[in-house]
Amino acid sequence: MFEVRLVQGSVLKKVVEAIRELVTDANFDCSSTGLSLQAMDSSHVALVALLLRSDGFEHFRCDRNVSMGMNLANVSKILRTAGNDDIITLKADDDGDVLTFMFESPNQDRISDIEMKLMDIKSEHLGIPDAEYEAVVKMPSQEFLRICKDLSNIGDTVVISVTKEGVKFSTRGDIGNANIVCRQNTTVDKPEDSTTIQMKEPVSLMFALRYMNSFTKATSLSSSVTISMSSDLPIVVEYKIADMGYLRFYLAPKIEDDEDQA
Amino acid sequence: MFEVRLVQGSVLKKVVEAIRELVTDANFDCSSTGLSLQAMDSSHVALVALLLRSDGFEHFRCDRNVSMGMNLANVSKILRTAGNDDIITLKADDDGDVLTFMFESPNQDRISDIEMKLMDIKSEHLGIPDAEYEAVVKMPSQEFLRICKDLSNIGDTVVISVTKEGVKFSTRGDIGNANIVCRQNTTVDKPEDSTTIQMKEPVSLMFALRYMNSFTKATSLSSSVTISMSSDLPIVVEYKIADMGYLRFYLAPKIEDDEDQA
DNA sequence: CAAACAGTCA
DNA sequence: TGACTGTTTG
Repeated sequence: MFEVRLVQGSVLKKVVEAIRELVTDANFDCSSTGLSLQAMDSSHVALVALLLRSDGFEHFRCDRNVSMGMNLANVSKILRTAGNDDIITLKADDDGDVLTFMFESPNQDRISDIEMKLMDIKSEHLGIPDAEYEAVVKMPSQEFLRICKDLSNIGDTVVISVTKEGVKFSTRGDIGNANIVCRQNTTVDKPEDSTTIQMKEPVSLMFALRYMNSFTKATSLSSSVTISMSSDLPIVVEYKIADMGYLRFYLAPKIEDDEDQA
Repeated sequence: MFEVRLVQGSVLKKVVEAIRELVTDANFDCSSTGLSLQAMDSSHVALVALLLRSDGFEHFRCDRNVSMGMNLANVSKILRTAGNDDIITLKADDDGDVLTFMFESPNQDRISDIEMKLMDIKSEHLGIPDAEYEAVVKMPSQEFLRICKDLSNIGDTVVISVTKEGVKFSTRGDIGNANIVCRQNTTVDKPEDSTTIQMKEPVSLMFALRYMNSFTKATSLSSSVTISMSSDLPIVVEYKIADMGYLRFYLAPKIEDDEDQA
């Protein structure tokens, strides 16, 4: 028996909208700890990791561990029929190959239930070591969104360089070259608007902007984003989900071309 | 001589926008009683019935009964040139094959008149008996719109079931099955937000969502919609037009497949 | 948070 | 040309 109840149903809607561009099918793994998902994007370049801890739900019952395979486009279609304020309940029998979504409007006037057939997806669960990163940048998620969007108008890749001065996002394209530098600033009124940098070692890595832009689909989940980098390790772009967990994206760096200075 | 003046011209704009998807050409029938229209949709499955009573107009003169055939796409084009607050006057000579639209902006700054050639359309006027329906549901038109839209993301048909518990909208599709239940609630502050059910007999009928979605184009005409059903009779979806009449849609039920319970 | 608008895509 | 999506406003 699996049954969980989430008063803030919009969280689930946002999570699915954030990862559906990257991942078409995925297993949602449920245990007494909570609900988690780990999946490679369709071209096996990026990795998505979601955790929603059981204590973030109003009700969480999961008698035994289950892995529920879903097509995210279908999940999205179903969740779009839920209001943003709806309470969402997910239910499945132990042997069930069906997941039931229940949506209750805030005033209980309208209750919908939608059954969705589950799929068998071979899971490729990778252990992700909890590395110590050489540089960790926390910045407003909106600002990161804006930077990735702006830079992708110029070029296809971004070099993220962290020094003690700040974090620099650079791209090169036919139009020209662009650099955006964000300095550390903790003096801002609201902590979520601050940019903080923890650095053991200067790091500079290059990534495909296409994936970065996909990651920023999660912007509405959190007002800040945390970017962790070490030489030769995948970057981690993390959006915390208040009181529940996180949505993390991993992406391997591109080898920097020894480009001639134009 | 035919000349009518409608201060709230937006009503006419909304009516035409609501039926143009369903009906391409139609006769507007004018008599001293008012202005009415009755037409089958192009695939002869649904029926549209409009009534605008003469007393809803500021001025209504219709010396003898006339039937004015119009292409609704053309009417729509003409009405789109009118402002939403414009006063609309329609004029035709008795022998005329021309209808004149006159639009006056609220402050009289701008007055346009557009002549449109009328067409000869063979009318197929069906008498619609004023049946007593086994179940009549009144609900917010926005909610009905939302339900039809949501369900059509899952399946092609909707089963509408009225019981004393409430009204249930169900569909089945490849993704899964969906049910939305609306309970009766008259306790809401605003009467237009209430859902009321009058039921002599439980009724359950199936309809094509494609037509339902067309009907909901009339949503802006009224804050509530009335759905009347009897076994084996066409459903009636009615949007009342304040102080003037109604726009009604009729649709025959589909024969429910004897589907095996999966 | 829902409705209206505008701009884009098919 | 119409439908849809995303944005903006109430």
